[in-house]
Amino acid sequence: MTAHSAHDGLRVVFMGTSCFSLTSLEALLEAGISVVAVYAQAPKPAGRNYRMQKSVVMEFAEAEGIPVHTPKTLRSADQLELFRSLQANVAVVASYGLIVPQSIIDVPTMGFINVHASLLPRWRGASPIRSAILAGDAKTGITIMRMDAGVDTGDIMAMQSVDIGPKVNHGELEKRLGFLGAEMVVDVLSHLDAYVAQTRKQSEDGVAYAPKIDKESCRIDWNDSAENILRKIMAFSPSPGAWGEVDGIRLKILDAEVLENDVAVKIGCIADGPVVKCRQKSLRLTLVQPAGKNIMSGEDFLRGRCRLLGMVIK
RNA sequence: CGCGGGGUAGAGCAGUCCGGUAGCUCAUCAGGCUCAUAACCUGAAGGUCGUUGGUUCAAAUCCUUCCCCCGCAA
Repeated sequence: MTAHSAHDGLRVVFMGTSCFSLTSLEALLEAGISVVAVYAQAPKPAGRNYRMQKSVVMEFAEAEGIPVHTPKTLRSADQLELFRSLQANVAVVASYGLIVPQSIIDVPTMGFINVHASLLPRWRGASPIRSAILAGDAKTGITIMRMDAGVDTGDIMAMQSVDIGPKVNHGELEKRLGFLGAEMVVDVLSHLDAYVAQTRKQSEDGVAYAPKIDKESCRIDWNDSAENILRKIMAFSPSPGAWGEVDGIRLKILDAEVLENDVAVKIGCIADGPVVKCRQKSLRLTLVQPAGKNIMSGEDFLRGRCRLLGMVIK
């Protein structure tokens, strides 16, 4: 590290909450960039017994001794005042989860920079990675943009794509994109003037919004092709997990493989393997988790539960 | 005090209600069969039944203490 890096003099405020954002925060610190404050979503009661849980970003920032702010909203005069007092000249946002009002965006001289996990304008919104997998996209990537008041509508500073492998799950892809985003955001901050100069507007074509996911959208409809179901499994693996219900128990399916040769049973019916018949082709369940149990292989799952053979997953 | 499931051999489970020899399916090892095999046959090894205390002639099982894992919900 040279004594006078290109990012000398930057005072960065970081805003993020998830593991995806944490990777970027870590990279900023590692690059010697001065992060003067961190914003993360407020701890909320979560998990068993409703214990208050801090986000990973908050935990990390506290451990690093960086001041952490966890407002429930940024739309207040107090928050604007607080943000001004930080005297940041640039802010980095990565899957923060709160809307940043224009009044705050206007504060830093170099503006707000957002790390988004898709090839914008495709998959603006909250779950870009899942959406890309669900749609069967061949590739996705990271876009670094100048944030504006819209949802992921800002001008693009940098973009890099990665291939979505034939069988990559959300967890793996998120991790990969997290590293790429971290690398890119460090590079952008290190050569800010150059990136600002090449900023361009988003295309009007190919706009797509990533829908919010809920429990029911994670449920598997076996009356679909094996390929589509597999995408769904991958998009929700390892968390929250695509699921079905057999014999009164909830079963998450975390990994599977398409079998070309059809098994001659009803749709949704479990055959040895375990193999489940879909509308087209079949799926062999390779990694599952019954409610209340640990994650196990499909074979293990069936081992002590032979009675499930021939039953239908709903 | 949010609701609920679970901890029994390396793995997945049954047995618990109603106390009485520790079981099943796999994996492992040995032998056999086979041109051959992840197939088949025979046999073996492998458990302080999560922990503490109690009840009992006798506890995986009933009562009790604590620990750990997980699903839902948020």
